[in-house]
Order: sequence, then C-alpha cells, then structure tokens
Amino acid sequence: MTVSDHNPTRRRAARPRPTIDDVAAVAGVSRGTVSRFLNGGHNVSGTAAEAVGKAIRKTGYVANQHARSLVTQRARSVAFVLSEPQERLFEDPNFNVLLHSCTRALATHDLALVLAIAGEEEDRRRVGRYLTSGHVDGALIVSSHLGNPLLSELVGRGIPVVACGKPLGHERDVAYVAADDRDGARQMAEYLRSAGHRRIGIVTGPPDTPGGIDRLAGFRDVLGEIEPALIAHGDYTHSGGETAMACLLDQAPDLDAVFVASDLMATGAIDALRHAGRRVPEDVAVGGFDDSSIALTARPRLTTIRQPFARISAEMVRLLLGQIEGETPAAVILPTDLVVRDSA
Amino acid sequence: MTVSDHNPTRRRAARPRPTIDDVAAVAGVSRGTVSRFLNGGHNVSGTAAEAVGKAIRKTGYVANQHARSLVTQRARSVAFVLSEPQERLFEDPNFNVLLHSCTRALATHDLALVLAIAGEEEDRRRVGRYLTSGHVDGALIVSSHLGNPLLSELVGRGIPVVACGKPLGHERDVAYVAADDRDGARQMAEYLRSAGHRRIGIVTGPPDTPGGIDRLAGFRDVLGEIEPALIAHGDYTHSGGETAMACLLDQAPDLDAVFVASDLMATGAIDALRHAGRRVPEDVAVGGFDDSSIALTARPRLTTIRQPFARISAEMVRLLLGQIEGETPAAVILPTDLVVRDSA
DNA sequence: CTGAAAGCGCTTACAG
DNA sequence: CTGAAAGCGCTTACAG
Repeated sequence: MTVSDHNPTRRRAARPRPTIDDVAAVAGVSRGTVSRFLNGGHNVSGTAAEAVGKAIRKTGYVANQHARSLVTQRARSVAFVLSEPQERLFEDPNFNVLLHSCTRALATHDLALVLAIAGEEEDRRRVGRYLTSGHVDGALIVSSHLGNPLLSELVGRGIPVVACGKPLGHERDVAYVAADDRDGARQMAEYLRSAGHRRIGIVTGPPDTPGGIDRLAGFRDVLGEIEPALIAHGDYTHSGGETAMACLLDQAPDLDAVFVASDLMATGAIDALRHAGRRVPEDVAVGGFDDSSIALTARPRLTTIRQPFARISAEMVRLLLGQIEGETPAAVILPTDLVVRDSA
Repeated sequence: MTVSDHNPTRRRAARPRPTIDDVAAVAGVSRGTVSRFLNGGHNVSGTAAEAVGKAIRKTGYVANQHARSLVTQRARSVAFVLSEPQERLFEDPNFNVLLHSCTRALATHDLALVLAIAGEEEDRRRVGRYLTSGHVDGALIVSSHLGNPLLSELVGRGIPVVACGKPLGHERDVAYVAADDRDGARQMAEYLRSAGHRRIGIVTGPPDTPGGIDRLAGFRDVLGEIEPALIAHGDYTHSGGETAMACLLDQAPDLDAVFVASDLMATGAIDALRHAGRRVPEDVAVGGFDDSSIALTARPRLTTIRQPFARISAEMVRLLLGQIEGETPAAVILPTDLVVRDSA
C-alpha cells in the first residue's frame, strides 16, 4: 500500500487534471480552437489540429464531462431501470442478457449506462428523483407489471423512455419493443400439438404482465378454449414453476405436455415432474419460453421460444435515441423462433 | 402517441426545467440561500427555509447534477466495471448478485452506479477514457485474471478503485475485498473427507485467477499433495465444468468425490457424471463453491461454500468511499460458510 | 442569517 | 480559420 509521509491513512492528493486551458496554452492557441478540435475538428487548420493533438497527448487531457453537459444539456448517458420484484432480479437470467446487450448497444453510440433498481416504493422515489435531475438523457425500463407509478412519473416529466415489453396501461404514450409473445406461444402450441400431444397444459406468467396475458392468448389461438384444470399461474420464478406444475399434475394427472411461459419456470416444472416420477419428455413434454442461458444448462435441455434479446436491445436504444432527438414514441414488435432441443 | 401539430414525427419541446434562480425568485430570497437550503439547511432561517421549500414544490425544481458536480468536483456516482471474458458475463449468476447488491449498497449513500463492460481490448480503451473523464468518483471492478491493463491505467491515473477478489499483480496497490478462498476450500475438503470419501478430485478455476490458485491451495492444505490424475482445470463456465469432469473421470475412474471450484462448473460436472452413468451423490459426491442462485435450482441441490456477497458488496462500497475521501487502499478478507445440501 | 460575486470547465455564436 | 466573450446552473468563501 502506498503510504503518505504525512498521514498514514491518507494518500497524496491526486494532481489536478489538466483543463482545456492547459491544452490551449501548450498548443499556443485559444481554448475555442481546442474545443472545436475536440468536437469534430471543423474550422481548425491542419497546423492548429496538429499542435492541439500533440498538446492533448502531452498533458493527458480528458474533457470534463460535467462541464460539457452543463452547456450542451446532454448527459450522454442513459438509465437502465429495473423495476421488478426482488426475487425476479436475482434469479432471472433474462435480465442479464438484456442488461449486457443494452450496455453494448449504448457503447456503440458512446453512451454510458447507469443501472437503477427500483423494486420497492422507496427506491422508486429515489430513482425518480435521479432520472429527473438531468443525470441521464433518457431511460430504458423493464417493468412488466401493470400500473407502475414510476412510468407515469417519467412520462409526466417528459423524460424519454422506452420500455422492454408492452408497458401495460401505457401502450399509447410510451415507446416499447417487445417480442411477439402471442405468436411465440402459437408456435409452441402448434409444435406440441403436431408432436402428437393431446392433453396440453399451460403454466402462465402473472396475469398483470404482457407475457402472462399474451402467451396464454396465443396458446388459446391454437388450442381453442382450455379447460381450467389445464391452466396454472406462475410468477416467473423457479419455485413458482414448480408449484404451478404440481398443481397441474394434481388437477390433470393425465396431461402429456405443458407449455411453461418462461424458461426459469420450466426448470421448476421439470423438477416437479421428476419429483412426481414423470419423465421429461417421454411422459410429459415441456416447452419453455425465452431461450435464456438456463435453457442450455437445464437437463433435459429446453425446447423453447427464442426472444431476440440482442435485437430487442438494439431497437430499444435506437428508439430511445430517436426520442431524445425529438421523435414521438413508437412500438416495435419482433418475431420469435421455435428452438427444438430435448425437453419436448 | 402524442403528435405535434407542426411536425408529426417531433414532439413538442419539453418546457425548460426550473433553475435555482427560479426557485429563488418565487421564494423571494437569493440563490445562495436556496443553495444552502439544498445543502443541509445550515445558515438558513426558519422563514426562509419554509419559503424555499414551498417554492421548490411549486416549481418542481430538481437540482442539475452537472452544474453541481462542476463546482464540487464530485460526480456522486461510481462505476461498476466488469472486465471478464464474454462467456462468463452472460452465464455466471455471481455477477448478478454482486451487481445488485453493489447497486443497493451505493443507493444507501445516494450514489449512482454506472455499469461498464470491458471484455475486450477495444472496450477497455473506451471504458478507460470514460473512467478518467470525471464521470465517476471511483470504480468497483471485477476482473479476476492476472495482468489486466485497465487496472494499471486506473491506478496510474489515481482513480479510486476497489476490486472484487484479489487483484493478482496489484495486491499491494489496489484495495480489494475477497472471500477467504483458501479457507473455504479447506472447509469443503474437510467435509468431503469426513464424509468418508477417499479418492477426491478437484476441478479448479483458471490458474491465473485467485480462485483458481487459492481454492486449489486450500484443498491441498487438507489433502496434501494431490496426484495429477485427480486435478483438472476449468474456466468457470458450465461447459468447462463438464469437460473437466469428463477428463477427471477418464484419468481417475475410481474417484468418489470431487470439489468443483464454482457452482456453475459444478452443474456442468454433474451433467458429465450423469452422462457417464454415475449417480450424484451416491456414486460421486460433488461440492461446489459460491452458493450462487444456481446452487438451489440445480438437481441435486448443491452442497457448496457460501461467499457472503451482500457483505462483500457493502465492504467494497465502504472501501471505495474511504478512498474517495483520501484513505489509502486496504484489503478485506471475509469468511466463508459450508452449506450442506444434496450433492455431497 | 443573507446577498453579491467569483468561479467550476466547457461550448458556441459572433466578429474579424 | 481564429480568438474573445458570454453563459450553462450551480456552490462557496466573503462581507455585512
């Protein structure tokens, strides 16, 4: 550990960072010229540019983003807001991919991502304050449950926002990008039926989320009205899937396939089936949804519906940048793919 | 969708945010007084405070963070830097917990977390530039591999940094907090031995990471010199664990237990064992490391060593804040716990 | 306790 | 192409 001579618990103060004036002095030009050089180099002569470039290297100059933001009124950063119940955040691998691919997509535009977690009431207020204080130019938000007050606040404040998944209750005033949940569910239902299954159950997502609603709707599109014994509701967690499957097994012991509305729940469902002595897929075929990382590590590997997360992220970022530039909100729906592996 | 009268793809410009001067005008005081009110309310009379509070509510004022940072030289935000190979980022549930608990720990201090991913060379340069431009007051970094140039750059620039896990090659100049890897491995080795196992193999982490080195060392502390056939190296991924286990089975078909240096690899090892027709734990006991979320969803549920992630995060944040205030770097080592479940 | 003023480090019309 | 100047929205000594 480096130890200062004067005070063993203090490190020597970092030498002050060079400013644009230092660079200007070294280069022998005005700070206006340095600034122009930094911002695209328009109206800067070759000689000046060269001198400035050299001076920047020599001084180790890096622009102070706060000073820049103060005048440009642009933060060059964007928030990624996770507004979901605690359990889901820690468990669901979907958030991982989404977060990572959003970070990458933003880096492409040289934008930083600040992560905000607003699971509970109190967080929401703090995050709301943060988002409205000019820290960021806009927000990407994942909040699947109906009636999130944070969303209303952001919209009210005029903060550019784009949601991941249909923002129930705000479909018309906030931009969003979503996979085609309904059609994805149709693909799975058709696949299961065409594989010869006749008693097909479903574990849905929560009925106040788009995935909970639309995936059930798509399932019905193909299979018609479902008898209640073949429907159980889950909460997108592993143990939720386990419980729902146990319930289904209880109500309809003769089912030969089940469509589970998320991969994580599907792994829970498989555990419940195994616990009940049913083999997957021999006795009961299991279809998931998401194609998250868990689909590959689960045993048997999951047959599932792929959500194009990388593309979703890219579209979210595109939409957000558009709104920051003044465009009105829009919705983008992306197609899904059936991925056949071992569980069905 | 809201549509402007004049240009269908543009939304009306948001009305400008109120500034501190607007508040001062409404409250009938100077902006100095408003500022003092905002910063703790020292030297502000009761009457003034009341008028200002009312004015803030009336105008909906929120301080502009950039202006504030420009003068205070404090960003009030911290970077969380993930500098790991791509595969690990998407798969390993440890990062999840760590990221979430760091976000929470920072929120406690009203600090924002900006997520930076620097997997490859190019990212590192971008992230390096970002971190040194005053955007953040410091960085929490997870980068387990030896010789990460980003770490050297940050240290060189005098940016406060604290690493998660021992920063190989920088143990003496960067602060870090780590679980006691070596002792954790000892706990597991002792447990396996006391359970009666006699041929105990190990799947290590990469030999250029602290977990790769210290967990093997702890294993040896208990079991003495290990014959080479009982050692295989993994890369902390699921498939890495699978491959390493297959290799172990090949070299030492008679082993009756294995310590796998991460839970994710342990799930891969279990798959390899199952594939080879061995039952877990009856034929081969499997011990993991981390107690990540996957330990509970894996079948059988993993017997593992718990890393105290919440505490690790809290300590990281504490150390970082200390450094921002001028303290010299320090190292914190936290104890681990054996968690016995079904796999061993 | 309060206000007037300087200054944080930039960008961007405006003259030239 | 270039420099001098104003201004972004705050905080913080400094007088009073």
